[in-house]
Amino acid sequence: MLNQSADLDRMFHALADPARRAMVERLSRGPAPVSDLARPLPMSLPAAMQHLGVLEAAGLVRSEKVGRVRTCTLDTSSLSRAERWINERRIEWEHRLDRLGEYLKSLESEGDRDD
Amino acid sequence: MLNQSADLDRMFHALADPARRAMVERLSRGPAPVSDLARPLPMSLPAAMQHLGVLEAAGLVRSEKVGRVRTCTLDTSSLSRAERWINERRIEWEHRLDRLGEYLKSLESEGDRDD
DNA sequence: CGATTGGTTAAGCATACCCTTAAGTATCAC
DNA sequence: GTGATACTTAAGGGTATGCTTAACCAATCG
Repeated sequence: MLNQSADLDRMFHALADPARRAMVERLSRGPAPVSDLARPLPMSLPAAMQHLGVLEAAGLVRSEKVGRVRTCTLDTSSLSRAERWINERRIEWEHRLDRLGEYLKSLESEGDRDD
Repeated sequence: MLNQSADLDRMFHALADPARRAMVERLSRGPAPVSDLARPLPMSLPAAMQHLGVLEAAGLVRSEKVGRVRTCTLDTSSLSRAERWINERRIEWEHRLDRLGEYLKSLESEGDRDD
């Protein structure tokens, strides 16, 4: 759990590029070799490889080479961590709104009694 | 809904920085003026302002100036969109694993009959 | 009023990011 | 072995990012 902030840095950064998100989308439908991931992208193969490197460094993708083909798979556990971070902030915000609502309601009741 | 990819670019990019996430965390507990957001950060005020600009451009934060103080609030709707994108990919992946499990199970049953 | 507080703009700079082309390695097909 | 396939590495370049300091409003305070 050491320095999970840097982990989140890498994960969100990895997701902040359309080419890398396209790769993640493709991989969410199942494992794929590098060339399959690169083919739809409007860039050279080395460029696609670099994106893949970013995804792997972020822990979003794992890959294994067999023969001359490297097969990539999605690692959803790290995806979950990014999701959880966002969710926790959103929930915190909603709780706060709830508490605010309760408070306003209590003021209203006070007003009923006072008035 | 035009060009929502660029929206996701901006959102994930905005979240990919610890200073900006710290601001979001602070704002999830309620609105705050610029100086409150900047104070805990290890950087100059103009630097913090630039981060705030990134968060606003991403639609994650709204702000309004009254007198000489600008009050910032979290906009969770855009936060939800980032969350949803991640969730959809993760769910797709899990469905695929489920289907794969079903398939393997059916093979097993075939095996039982064949054996 | 003049000083302070809270924010903003401008300019500059080091580094990181994303892409390219060129060249190299390792497998597989014949 | 020769050629094609599937990556991989290396080098370089344009642009974006993240920070700095200095200077500049505009509300408030005394």
